[in-house]
Amino acid sequence: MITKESSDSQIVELLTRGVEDVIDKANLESLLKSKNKLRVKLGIDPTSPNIHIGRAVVLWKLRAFQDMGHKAVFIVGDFTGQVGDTSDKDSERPQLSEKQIKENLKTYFEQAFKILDKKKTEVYYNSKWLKKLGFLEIVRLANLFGLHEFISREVIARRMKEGKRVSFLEAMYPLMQGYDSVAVKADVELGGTDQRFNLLAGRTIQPLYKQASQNILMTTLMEGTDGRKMSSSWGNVINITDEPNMMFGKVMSIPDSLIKKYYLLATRTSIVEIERVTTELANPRDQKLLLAQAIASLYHGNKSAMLAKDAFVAQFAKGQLPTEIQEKKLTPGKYKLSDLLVLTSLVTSKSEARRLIEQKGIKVNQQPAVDTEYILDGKQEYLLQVGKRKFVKIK
RNA sequence: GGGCGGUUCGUAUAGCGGCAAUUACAUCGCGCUGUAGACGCGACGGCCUUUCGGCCUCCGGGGGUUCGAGUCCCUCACCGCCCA
Repeated sequence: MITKESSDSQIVELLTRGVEDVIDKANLESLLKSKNKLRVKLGIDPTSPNIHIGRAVVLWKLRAFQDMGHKAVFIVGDFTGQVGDTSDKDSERPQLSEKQIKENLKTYFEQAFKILDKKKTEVYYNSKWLKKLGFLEIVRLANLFGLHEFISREVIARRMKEGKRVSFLEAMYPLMQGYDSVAVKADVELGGTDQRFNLLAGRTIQPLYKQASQNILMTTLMEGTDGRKMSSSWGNVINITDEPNMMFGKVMSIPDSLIKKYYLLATRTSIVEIERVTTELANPRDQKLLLAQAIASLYHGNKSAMLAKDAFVAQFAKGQLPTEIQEKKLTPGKYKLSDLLVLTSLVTSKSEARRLIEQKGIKVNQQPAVDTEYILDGKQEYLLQVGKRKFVKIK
């Protein structure tokens, strides 16, 4: 959907929904109203092969710019990724090898273009220009920044206080990101709030190259399913490539307090509709069912989202068996229950199997198993179940 | 280059020489329910037909002292801080 002229209300939503801060707001607003086609930059470092819905917030924002007729400029930080950014980390980031970066990128585009309009996106690799920068040029850039600004950044200050190492290299990261803005002549740059410092660097550097300072739009950081910061290393992420059922279940597990935030940041549901759902439905669970469906349909389509919802309700609300259960074939013979559980990789060790049996966590044909030494012959079918979520059918 | 400190479960931590090793978070199971949420309880190295038991492996690597070593000594590796 492209409109030649963006309506005022569209602009308002663009500048506020899921947005934490805009610099310089007045300037950006008048640019948006002027019908100029803006170059909107988004840089990503290929540090992980998966895009989660938190990372997707900024991609959807870029998509919104595209839908209003602006140009998306997507920068792959193949160079900066090798260096490692520390904006949102408590420690230095591992520097990625070229090989890892290539590996990560393979699936990255496929995922990003589930969100972005490919035809209206320019893609660049920042090694193209950063690799060639000479020392003199770097010195000119470095001269624009004071070290005190860098060390007073919250994360950096904390690490220094805690006695952790802060490398010289890290201080140079903003220079690189800022130079990217020059290279692509960015009018606007998008990023998370954790990127504030790096985003501002572009504004500082561009005038040196006779360019107007870019505007900055910072999107809100999204909490993970457990309410903490969404981070792959904490396992609280919802990846956009997650299977519909998985995606649905993960959304259902978020704290009630995050429902509205998820709705605003992770769906394209209209604000009016969100308002309606969150006020009219009294039970947060029902709100979440709709939310989960909205998110799943964004990446898997309406039909899959519906099916995921039905499966979820059947399995968890009504306690029915899942429709699809993994099957394993065994050679006929006698098996001890604990051995069988290990054999089917439902558990990783016999000790674990024994513990689970003691805690009534194992069911055979829907009946709790009581005895570790329970013997099954491999002749008939059995349904093994661990907890509420792991099933295997033995044939 | 000099001085000091660190390296223990996925992460962060505790550990006067008797330890399969503390606590928190995460994880897993059970109960309850409104869901895989919240709350409560429990488990969280492996193997064993003696299971309020037995055996094996484990605290950065190597060596030593000792009946006995995360715990003491030496050494190597890595990391950090301060001084230059």
